Order: sequence, then C-alpha cells, then structure tokens
Amino acid sequence: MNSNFTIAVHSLVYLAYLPGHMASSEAIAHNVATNPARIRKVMSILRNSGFLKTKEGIRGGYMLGEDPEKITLGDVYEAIARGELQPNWQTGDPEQGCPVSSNTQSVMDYIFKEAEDTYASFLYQFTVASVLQKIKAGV
Amino acid sequence: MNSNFTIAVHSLVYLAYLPGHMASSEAIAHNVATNPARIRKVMSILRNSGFLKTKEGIRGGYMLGEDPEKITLGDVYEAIARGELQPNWQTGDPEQGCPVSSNTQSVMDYIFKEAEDTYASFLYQFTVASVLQKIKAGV
DNA sequence: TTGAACTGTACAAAATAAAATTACAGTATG
DNA sequence: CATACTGTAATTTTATTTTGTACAGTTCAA
Repeated sequence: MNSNFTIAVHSLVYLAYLPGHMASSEAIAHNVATNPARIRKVMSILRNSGFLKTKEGIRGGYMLGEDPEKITLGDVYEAIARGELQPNWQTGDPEQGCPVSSNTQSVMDYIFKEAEDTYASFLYQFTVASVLQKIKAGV
Repeated sequence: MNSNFTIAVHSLVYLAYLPGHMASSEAIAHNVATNPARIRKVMSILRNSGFLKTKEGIRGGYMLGEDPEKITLGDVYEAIARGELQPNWQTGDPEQGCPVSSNTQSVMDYIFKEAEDTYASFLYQFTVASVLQKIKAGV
C-alpha cells in the first residue's frame, strides 16, 4: 500500500483541528511533511467523495465538508486505498496443466479480497473526530 | 506487502498436493513461476516456523512437516508477512509544535497494528488443505 | 482589468522497494 | 569423489512510490 490513506487521514484531522478555516495545500503539506502537489492530488479524491469542500483562487483551499464525527476511516479507506493491500505480483502460470499452478492465483484473489473487506470493516469504528481526540490525548 | 505470503501459501499447497514427495526448489519455482533462490529464501522461513522439513544434498528438497489441515493461513501470515501491511512512510514531523503534526504518526501506528490483527485473525479460518480443496474445485 | 494567491492536473525525475539473477560454500548420496 | 541438492549473500534489474516542476484555470481585490 502506498501512504495516500495516511495522508488523507492526517489531512482530514488537520482540517478538523482548525474548524471553519480554509487551509491551503501548502499549509497542509507542511503539517504532513510532504509537498503541496501530493496533498492536492489526495484532496481531489476526498473532494470527489464529498468529505471536503475546496475553493480555487485567492484565499482558496480546503475545509471539511462534513461533521468530523460522520467521516469514518472505513469511508476514507474505501475512497482512497481499496485494492492496494493485495500485491500485484501474480503467482503460477495459467497455461500449466497442474491446477495448483493455474488456479492458486484466483483462490488467493478471493482470500485477499475477503481479508481486505474485514480490514476495511474494522476501520469503520474510527472517525476523524476520534482520531483527533486520540492525538490530543497524546496516545 | 511484498508477495512472500502468496509464494509461501502456493508452495505449501503444492507440497500438500504431492504428499510424501520431496520437491526441489526448482520444481516449486517452476510451479509458482519464480526463481529457485527466492523459493529457498521463503522455505527457510517456513522451515524455521516448523511448517516443513527440508533436506540438503542429492535427492533433497522440501516436504510438509505438518498435516495440511493444521497449517492455517493466519500462521503463515504471522511467520512471513507480519508488519508489512503498514506503509513505511512517516507522516508529520515530531519536531513541530502542532500536535496533529507530531502525534498523528503514533495514532496511525496503533490503528494499522489493530487493523492488521483483524486481517491476520481473518486468515486463521483458511488452511493449506482448504485452499487446496478450493483450487481443485476450480473456484 | 490586472496581478497575486490559490487549485487541478500532468509529466518527469529521484528515491526506494521488490524481484530476479548469479555465485558459491556446505551437505547428502551413490 | 562427482553429482544434485539447500542455504545464503551480493548484485543487478525492474517496478513502485515519492518528490519536484510546470502551467492552465479560478477567484478576489485593488
């Protein structure tokens, strides 16, 4: 998995930390410790999923579009990282006669998909608000 | 995650498919579609975890060390892939005064660890035997 | 109505991680 | 003692991730 999910959560928490405030990609990038272009790419996806409002032009930037208690990490995961837990590498060879060589990949696909479902489900218990609370508590 | 877990499962299933037979790293590599050195590296870990027996020298190779119904994918995951679901990239900057910048990483570490626990737990329901069965059934 | 401060997006470059390859010492067998 | 194997390390190649650069489009305010 790449770290877009981490960046998305961090950015949303940062916006929840500054309610009613428009934050620029540069300010968020500084807080997250990455570059503004990457933040803007991640934020584009989050905007398309309705988690935030963006504004172009001078005094533009990003703001939460929903109550931080309504945004779960499961939602964020689904929007930005679904499918990235499974490695791309393919095992076996579909042309071989041996069923172990030709069919293991499809069984692994099934197992990875189900496992990722439980992973995503687990994340529904956390919200942007609850993560911010943990951060403030210094856990 | 790299694909060592996939390779481990595939190799164990292949051995279960040929009970009582010593398979060489070359034979397994051919079935899995990778190179023998990589198979030997993965098999070393599986041997250390007690899943299989290895024999060096002529007519040597690999054999299951346990009943394939006893080896769960959860066990295999723990042995070979624990910790690889979380990205290495670190968010924020511990030196910044803002708690969101300095503490988000540790909260994410906690969430990733718990989420991986549920991922691994899920895998305990599958065994090498049950995977082989699915493969034979052509799912 | 113009220029300054932004986003949105694409593309290229650099850094990192994963996979394949090569090599060779060690071990068992016949 | 030659052959067929494992065990392991080092190197090269390839793929992925991250960063950096560029620029068109948008908004605001003087």
